[in-house]
Amino acid sequence: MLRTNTCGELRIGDAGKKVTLCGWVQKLRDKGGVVWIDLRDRYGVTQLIFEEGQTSAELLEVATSVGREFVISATGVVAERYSKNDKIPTGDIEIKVETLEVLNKSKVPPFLIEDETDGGEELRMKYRYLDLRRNPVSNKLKLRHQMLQATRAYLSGQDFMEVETPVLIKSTPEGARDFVVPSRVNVGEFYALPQSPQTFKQLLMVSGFDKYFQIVKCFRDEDLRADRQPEFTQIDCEMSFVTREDILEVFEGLVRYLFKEVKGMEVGGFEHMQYDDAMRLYGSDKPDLRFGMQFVDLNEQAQGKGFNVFDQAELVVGICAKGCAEYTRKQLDALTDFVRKPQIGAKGLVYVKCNADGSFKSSVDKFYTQEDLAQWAQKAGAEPGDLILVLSGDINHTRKAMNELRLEMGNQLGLRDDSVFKPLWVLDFPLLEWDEETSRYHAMHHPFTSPNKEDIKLLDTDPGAVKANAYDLVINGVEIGGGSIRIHDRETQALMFDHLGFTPEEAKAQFGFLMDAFEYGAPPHGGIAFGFDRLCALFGGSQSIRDYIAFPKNTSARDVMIDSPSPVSSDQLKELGIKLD
RNA sequence: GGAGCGGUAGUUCAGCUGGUUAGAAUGCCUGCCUGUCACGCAGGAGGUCGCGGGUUCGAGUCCCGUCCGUUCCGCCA
Repeated sequence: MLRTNTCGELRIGDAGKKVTLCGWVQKLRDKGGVVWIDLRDRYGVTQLIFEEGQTSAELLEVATSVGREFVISATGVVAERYSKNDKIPTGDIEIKVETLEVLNKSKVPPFLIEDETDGGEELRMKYRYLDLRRNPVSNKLKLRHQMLQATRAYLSGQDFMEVETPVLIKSTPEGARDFVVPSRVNVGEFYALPQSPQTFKQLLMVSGFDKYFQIVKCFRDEDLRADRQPEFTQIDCEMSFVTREDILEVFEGLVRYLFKEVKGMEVGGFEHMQYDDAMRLYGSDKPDLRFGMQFVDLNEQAQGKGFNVFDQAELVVGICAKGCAEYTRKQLDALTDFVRKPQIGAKGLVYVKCNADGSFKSSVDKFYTQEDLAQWAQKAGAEPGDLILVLSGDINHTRKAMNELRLEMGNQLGLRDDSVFKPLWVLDFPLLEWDEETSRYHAMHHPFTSPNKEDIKLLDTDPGAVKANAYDLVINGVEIGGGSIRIHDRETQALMFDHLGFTPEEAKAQFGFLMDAFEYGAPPHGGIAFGFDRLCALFGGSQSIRDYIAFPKNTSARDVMIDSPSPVSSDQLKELGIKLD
């Protein structure tokens, strides 16, 4: 070993010991007669000292010549400091250096390698290996490491077996765009990278591995977001001979275990909510339950009073913002601008101020009496001092816009606290979703999801009303995981493909292997997959998953550090039988 | 594919209704300093104002186009 200790472990009790430390020069402070170097590794920072009179002139010369991020090895004696630093764990001691070796030089780094850096996102990604030297960043990967270990410990402890499934698989048109990989051996043919190991884990159930999990990379060639990367990690799980409730119980257990092990937290009971209720009360299939502000249907109260906008609306919906009656004109205008942004798309915003004296002031006073508004307030549960915000229009758009407004108000009122966690199971999703573009239904979850038994008869008459045996885990408004009880017989699976617009031939070509397998004793089964990067970000209190990935891609799906993707040589293309335009 | 915001020193940013030599902080370099730890003090170097075009006597600033970054919408079974 080149070192006897790390830069984070020496304490006052080690005084007098001769040690050798290795690390990076974080900072050099030359006070004239005394020189200090802060030496950093991933365990901490230890101060080295060189002193005129006690340190040889040659050594002082070397010490003052090192620059930031030089890699050095220093040997010396641990000594108690004259003036201590209570801000760092090693602040009571320093190393009186006797020999110092420069193991490697460093160019001046393009940004400060300190907790508070001056580097912007773009630059830090280009020099990600330097960014990862910073504690706040490496701590996030440490959290990820703990999450990985705890996940394996829990699932393995519950008799789940981790099985690896192939990465070079087969492209299918359903779902997200595939990343495709050309085959040299089979010229003109392509593999696809898995969007998830879905079919493989179901085949493992047929094989009798009744509890499977895998922490696995998945790939989707879609546009990126702060919480979406083209390659991401799932905790992928499947179980046989279970009901939906069994699955919810086991994986609620996993999430509780992670909170306990990694954050030392006991989280409250996981709420259960019907998809329909989530949409009705929060306008979202992933409501943030850290605060209330539920939607209130005001159709009955607001319609028929001569206000055309409301009278013609399919839905008039309000939320009550506690204590916001004092909002200024400027603040209300800002909220109006917010809902009118193209991404949100509301035409306008109606407000009702519930004044402290019991009167009401609204933006639609022309059409409504004080008694009318009192009814709104009663329906919305608004008290004097509160503000009611109302949107109207067709049901889907209005709910969506109100969801955004609710979240914005939650932000403004500080109701979305990073340190509070409200897990929620959303249940009974629709099986199918109408796609305007292709004018057909597609599977809301995926085509292997089983319909609720009692709804199967509706498949022919009212496909949109069929509920699926599917569930999502939502925490603080973030979709953390989703799964379903699967179809496990050939007939139902064929029926499903039929309703999704597959011809029998297409179904056979793409998923024949699965339907064949179902004919050899497939057990009833179901499972779930968690977005592991999102779970880490949530635990770390961050919106963006990028910080929790060692080498992430930017919003153009590029790795700016290695500069990929990149062209390949014409020889490579020729070998693969690929011609570019 | 669409919308918003951004691109000025190594870095993070300021730069007003267009006006003479484009600033600050930090980093970097040099010198001084024996208890610093955001060390301090003095001095210095450092700029294709993303790129292209236009308006103007004059453009970092206004207009058009374009590239890049980022957030969101679409998309993500």
